[in-house]
Amino acid sequence: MERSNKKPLTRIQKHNISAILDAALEVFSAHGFRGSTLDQIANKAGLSKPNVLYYFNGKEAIHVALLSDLLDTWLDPLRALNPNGNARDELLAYIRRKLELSRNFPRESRLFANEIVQGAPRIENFLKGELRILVDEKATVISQWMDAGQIAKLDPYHLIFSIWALTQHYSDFEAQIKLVRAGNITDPYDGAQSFVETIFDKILSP
Amino acid sequence: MERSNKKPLTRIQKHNISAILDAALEVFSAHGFRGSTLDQIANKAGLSKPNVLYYFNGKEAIHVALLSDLLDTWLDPLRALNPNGNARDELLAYIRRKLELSRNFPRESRLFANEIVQGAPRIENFLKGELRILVDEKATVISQWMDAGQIAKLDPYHLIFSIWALTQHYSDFEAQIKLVRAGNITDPYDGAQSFVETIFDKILSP
DNA sequence: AACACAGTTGACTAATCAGTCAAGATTGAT
DNA sequence: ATCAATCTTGACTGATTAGTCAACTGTGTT
Repeated sequence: MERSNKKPLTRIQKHNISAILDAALEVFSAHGFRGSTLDQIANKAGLSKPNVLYYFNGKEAIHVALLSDLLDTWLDPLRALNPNGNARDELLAYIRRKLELSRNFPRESRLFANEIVQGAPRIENFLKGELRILVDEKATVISQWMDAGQIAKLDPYHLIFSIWALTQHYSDFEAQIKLVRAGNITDPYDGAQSFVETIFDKILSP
Repeated sequence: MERSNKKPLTRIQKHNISAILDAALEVFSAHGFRGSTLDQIANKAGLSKPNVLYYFNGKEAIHVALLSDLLDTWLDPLRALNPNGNARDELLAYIRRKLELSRNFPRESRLFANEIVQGAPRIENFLKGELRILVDEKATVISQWMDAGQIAKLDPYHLIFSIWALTQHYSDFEAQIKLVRAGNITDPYDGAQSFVETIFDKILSP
């Protein structure tokens, strides 16, 4: 059936749609799009496969729904960077928000990572549209902070990329970190926040 | 047929095996294991599918061959870290070698990234065996350098992870970087080396 | 209670894909 | 030139999987 064009959602619709999306996030983020099957998703959601297809027009449609939800919130931390605030405080707050996002939404982060590693076939428009515009805008802000001597002079784009790299690494490469540190009982995020903040504090010092 | 147990390889074998591995690297790194088909690989290698299966015992065997080749060279840069050298020089040289590896072998890097993002199902033993031992050993070396006051005191494991994160980001998330910077004619690696070296120089300063 | 509509599913279909096989083509050592 | 080993492939098979469909059940409104 066509979803998301008429208005009122029944109790059952709300429940099942969110069960499907949650199951799909679990499955897609762990196995990638092609590595996931509708049966896996249906199973995890506690529904039959035809019933899943009653709520979504196909496998692709579920994937698209997940990505749109995700991209919508993905920009928020960067968007919140305030040009009128203190440079170092703003950047450190951004880093903290980004790391929180990775810690609290690792499945979303890996869904995104899967897309990008495989060439971003489904989110090209987002990357070269919305994201690009926002990054250009914030890179300009960062440049002005650098010119004003508030923080060290660096390439603002590479600075943003380095924040992405470091924060997402903890969720996207969680398997590696966990296995390399096996035995040491530590959670991958243990020490991550203070480490990341410490090094960016050093990086940004003029 | 059984490969790699008898000795002499014919001219044709050498040629076709390397054509298959090269094609498979291209395909697997772009679409992941389940997202790739033998037909794609055969096509790209310029061979028929049964002919590909004449040289390798199956899709999985090709993938395993690629990963073993890769893991073998993946450790080299870290292995080369010399405990008797100067701390900062050694670490900066390691960072340079790792970035070179990402720049020169982006497909291998993405093959590895695909594995890790999806939970490292096929290389678990490598990660918690060889890699873990090497990382523990080098973390100890780095700790000693820190204790001796040669470089800033930081968590040596997080330091190593941060080097991996920053260097691999340029190959693994190349699609994102390229699309975000579209228009600016720059190669993703432009400025990456000097940026990464600059920030680690700051990070390591006592 | 009755009825319209929302929700559900077993049993299918068609497509895709890994892997097989037997028969044929090519190669190189003598 | 011969021939045995190597190499190659068209035409299959069987498994998996996205998606369909017609018939069934549950729900809530009057």
